[in-house]
Amino acid sequence: MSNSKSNNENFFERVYEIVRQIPEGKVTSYGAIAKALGATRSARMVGWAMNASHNLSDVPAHRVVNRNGMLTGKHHFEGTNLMQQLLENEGVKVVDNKVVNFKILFWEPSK
DNA sequence: CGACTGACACTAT
DNA sequence: TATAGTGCCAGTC
Repeated sequence: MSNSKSNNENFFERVYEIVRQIPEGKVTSYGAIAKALGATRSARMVGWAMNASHNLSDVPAHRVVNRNGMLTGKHHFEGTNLMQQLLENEGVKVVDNKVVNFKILFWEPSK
């Protein structure tokens, strides 16, 4: 629109960059990513960015879960449990839509 | 320009 | 321990 020039997804790009750095078989949380971006209170925006990330194939959004380790965004994926399948495919166990050993598999973007 | 929405997180009850 | 309410930032209507 008129004001704000969107800065070319500057915020989103940051999120994608971090998500892309998530090692296989590891997971992280929205808040952690937001924090790494310096926007600790913008955890919701991270999820919003993921929405746009659907257009990119380099952004493993399935490795991003909420602070609880719960696959809150699985509903946004294609199938019903595609997100879970992807995680399990990488060695991440998911039970009841929640990542098992989330704390152990947790990957901090700051690193 | 104003209001609502949203893949979260935290605090209070 | 579980549920509810509030705050936050950005995008869309």
